[in-house]
Amino acid sequence: MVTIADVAQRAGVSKATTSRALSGQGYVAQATRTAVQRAAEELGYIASANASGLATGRSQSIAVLIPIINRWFFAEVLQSVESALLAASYDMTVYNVSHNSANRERVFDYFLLRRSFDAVLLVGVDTRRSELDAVRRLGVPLACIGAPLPGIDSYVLDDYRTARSATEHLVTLGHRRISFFGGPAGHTHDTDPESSLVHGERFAGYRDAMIAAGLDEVLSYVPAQLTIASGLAAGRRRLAHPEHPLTAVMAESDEVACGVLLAARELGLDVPRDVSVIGIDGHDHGEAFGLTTMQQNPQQLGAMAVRDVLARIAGEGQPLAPTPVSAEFVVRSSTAAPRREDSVPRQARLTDTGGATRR
Amino acid sequence: MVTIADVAQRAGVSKATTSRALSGQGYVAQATRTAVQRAAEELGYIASANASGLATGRSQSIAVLIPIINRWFFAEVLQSVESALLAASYDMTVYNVSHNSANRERVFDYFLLRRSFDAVLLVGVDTRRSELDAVRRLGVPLACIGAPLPGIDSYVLDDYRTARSATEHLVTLGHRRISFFGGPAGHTHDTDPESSLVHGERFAGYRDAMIAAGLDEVLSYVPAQLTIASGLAAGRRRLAHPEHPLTAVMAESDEVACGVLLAARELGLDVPRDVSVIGIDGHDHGEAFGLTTMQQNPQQLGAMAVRDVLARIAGEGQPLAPTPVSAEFVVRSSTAAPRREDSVPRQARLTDTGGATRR
DNA sequence: CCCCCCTCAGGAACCGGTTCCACAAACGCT
DNA sequence: AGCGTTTGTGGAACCGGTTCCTGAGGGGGG
Repeated sequence: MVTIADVAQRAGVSKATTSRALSGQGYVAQATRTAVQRAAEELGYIASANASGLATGRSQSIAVLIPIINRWFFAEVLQSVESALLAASYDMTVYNVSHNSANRERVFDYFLLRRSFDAVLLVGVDTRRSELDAVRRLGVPLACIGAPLPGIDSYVLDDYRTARSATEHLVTLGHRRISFFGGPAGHTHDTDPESSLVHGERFAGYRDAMIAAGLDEVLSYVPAQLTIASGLAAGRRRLAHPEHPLTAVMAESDEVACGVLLAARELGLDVPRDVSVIGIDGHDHGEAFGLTTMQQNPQQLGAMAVRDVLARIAGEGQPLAPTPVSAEFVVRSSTAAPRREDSVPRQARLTDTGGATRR
Repeated sequence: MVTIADVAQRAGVSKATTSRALSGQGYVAQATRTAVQRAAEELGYIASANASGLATGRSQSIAVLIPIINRWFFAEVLQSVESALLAASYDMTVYNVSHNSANRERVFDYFLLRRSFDAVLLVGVDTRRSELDAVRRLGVPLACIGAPLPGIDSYVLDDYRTARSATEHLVTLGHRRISFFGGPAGHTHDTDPESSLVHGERFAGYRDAMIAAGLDEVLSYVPAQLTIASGLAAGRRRLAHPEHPLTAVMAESDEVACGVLLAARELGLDVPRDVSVIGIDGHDHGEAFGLTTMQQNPQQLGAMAVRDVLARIAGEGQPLAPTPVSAEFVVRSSTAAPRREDSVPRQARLTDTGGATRR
């Protein structure tokens, strides 16, 4: 391995000058600098990150904490973060801190400490108070992606508005019996008040849109994990129910929505004539399924978060609180107006009092 | 930050002894060792990876090269690799070396060199000769996952056998007009003879099974990228073709297979009565789609590869060449015997000569 | 009883960079 | 010409560990 001493010798200068010449810090005569650079080039010199990190305290690498890798949103974020970091000559070290991962604890009290990361990115975190404190104590720039955390720059979709818009789309088409398929069952840390709010926000958006449309009587919620399989299972159960038919499904994620679409086809229901389905995310599969959705851009979130922490590492104070980004409405073939007879409100059937009373 | 000198002082011994006591190397009296450990514990001491790496040359971190993150197989591998590494106190640094990534070149001639990785994992590589040489020159243990590379321990599915078995399943059910949906179009490095062979292997397995069954006359190949969207598009084109109907599709991947299933439903074809579909992979979505498939286990591959390189880092010479693992046959509802009239060989219709001549 | 070997511990060198500080030369100004 | 400032360079300390080497003490064997 060629060291800085080799370069120094070849260029006929000292280690100190060599270091300055290559890093661009301090006074170095132009001629000397060129000579050093040429020597380094010829020897194929590459500064050891270990040595340089030890001396400066900056490691040129950042840690990414992520609860799961094999899921659309997270993989997209990871991809864009990696790309943005490499472009700035930073390494990306990934820690999977899933809810039940065996190594989770050690990430916070060992791995993050032994290597001095220049920043930490929290992707879709589901962090306990103590863990969050441990990360804060590192004293390096932090940013989170996908789920907001108090006091930390958060790059997130505006889940509430997005879910509300999606629901309003269905309402506008004339739907009344719209059900929400999704979390939060089993998705949050029971013990942690600060855990991810995504599920709650999306449901809240749905709920408020329904209430605003005077449909609070028909608010309904079908539990589903955020996977196709779970969406399918939920769809089978709910769509087959002859007593309380739905005309539309507001799915918490595109994966759930795709599952519901599969269930509908299985049951011989025509989409969108018998049932409309809208999702949230902009998952790759959406197009193949003809799914109408609110499309977010995880890659953009990742890139923005990286830009943020990099700027703060460089010392450019950036106190601005990032604002939630909004999703893009993508209309495909899974939503349409309900069949004629279904667009008439059916509260009479569903309640004893009759009429559209608001509570 | 608390250093080893702090611990030494508190325990009343020298840095040297402290280091030995904590690392377990060399002679240390039991009493001293306990005292040092207690001091370290009380101070919350964690050795700096930078300093330790600089001194020993071992960095306790390994690099993972992967062409894409957001795809089932790769994400699964990444997840298992991360988990196995953390269990052994190694960090995982991820480099995305996709075909057209802007940073690809710098990964091989800069990033891999500046940090001294203890091993490199190549996942589904698509490596040029020069790049491979660069990796080899690192002089650290290597392993590849998902696609074999000459002279490197490879943890891969036996693609040929798997595809052949899948095809044989269809043949056994009585299918004759079976088409292969998949690569390699646009998937290999045109300039590189050593690039990934996955696509070719799977096609070869299909081809040989067909030939062995005397069906070489009806060999056919429908190009598709390995995505649902591409499988859907290919399915639409091919399944709608009234002149040359298929009774079965052998898809190169589950994602393609799922796309084909969507196409079939769109076209009003009954699966499996009108057309059977089999995939390869064991993708999460397979279950929701009722897809019959050859299920491989990427997590297992990742774990095995990590065990391999870790053992070699530890100096346990392990010259054994890993053997390709085989997939598990999972029967679901997308395959069945063809309709009666279709199970009769139709070579007469497809060739001028009539009869089942073998070329 | 003497000698050798094994155990234990510390000083110091070392890993490969960065940076502080001292010093010299060149430059600009009055 | 004299002096302060800017520019350029090198020696040496330092970052925080690990390891070599030396030496002291203790135990066992001849």
